[in-house]
Amino acid sequence: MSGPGRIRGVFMISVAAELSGMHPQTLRMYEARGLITPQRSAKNTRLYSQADVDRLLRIQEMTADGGLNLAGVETVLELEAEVRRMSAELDAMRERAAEMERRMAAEVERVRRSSRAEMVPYGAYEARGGGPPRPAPPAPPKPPQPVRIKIVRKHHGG
Amino acid sequence: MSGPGRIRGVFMISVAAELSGMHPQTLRMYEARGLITPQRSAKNTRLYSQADVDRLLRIQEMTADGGLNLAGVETVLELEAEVRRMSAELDAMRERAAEMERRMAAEVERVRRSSRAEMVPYGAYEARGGGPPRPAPPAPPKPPQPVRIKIVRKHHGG
DNA sequence: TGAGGGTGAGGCGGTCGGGCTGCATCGTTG
DNA sequence: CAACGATGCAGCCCGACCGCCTCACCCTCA
Repeated sequence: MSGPGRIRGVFMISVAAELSGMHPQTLRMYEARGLITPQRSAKNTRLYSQADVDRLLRIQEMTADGGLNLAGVETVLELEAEVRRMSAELDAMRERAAEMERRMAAEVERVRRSSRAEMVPYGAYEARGGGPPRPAPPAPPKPPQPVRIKIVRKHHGG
Repeated sequence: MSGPGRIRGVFMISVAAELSGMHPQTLRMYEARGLITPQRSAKNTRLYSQADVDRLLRIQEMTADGGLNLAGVETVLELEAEVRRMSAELDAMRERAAEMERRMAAEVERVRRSSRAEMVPYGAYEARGGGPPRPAPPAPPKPPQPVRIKIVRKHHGG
């Protein structure tokens, strides 16, 4: 699933709870602890996006499988974000090194061919990446349309 | 504190507990969970190194201040190690990029000066880092001499 | 050399708080 | 009015920690 709807709140709390396999009250608690921040409708109803549900599933995985508590989940989420950031930077760095090697060969070749022994300015190599390209900002706000469906609650917990 | 003694077990459990501000039973529990692995003497007595104590203090910080449980501590320690590794690799990468830039200038200059237009082999640039340099292996094993001192237990917890 | 104190190892149970769920109450909507 | 969401409160379960017990080993001393 991709598209602008991924970060727009569309699920009411019962739907988000069903999708993430959690109790609605648990979702409210997570919000109170700052672990998740669903949008709110004009009538103060929580609206969970697909990204919110994904985050909830990630939290569910950490708490259920990993046995982490909420403080641990918070810390781990931050650290994982840092790891992703550094990994992306490393990839960019590697790519930049390879590019530099190519340019180096090309430059040497050019200088070799040139009878006029003129140096080229190396400031041209300052690609200055600094990070992966940011995605475009989301679409302008349209009034969200919450999903209201019939939910049959199954026995939770185990 | 540095030196070969940092990774050699010298503290008995009561001393390590006092230094880390924990209950001896807690230290045994940590070992049972794989959070810490002190050495053992020939008589099966736990011997904690200074590095062990530092790790215990780090755990103490995470559990007491951060409120993490042991599963969270385990995950966070692994992630932090990964972050440190990646950070070191990034530094090496940056250093390598700078070095490459210097060599590039030098090579171009050399080619420019050279009347014979002969290419230099670029395989010479394959530094092939792959990671930070490993530290030297520890000193050969000398029989550990446990520290036995009189301990006055204060009221823990709080 | 045998007795006693001190300490560590390992196991068991109690205590306290975090995390989760159930329930009650009220507002909103179709 | 039936269904659902928001909020607050109370109870339950388990993880984390600590105290205590027993046994084994080391050191000291008569």
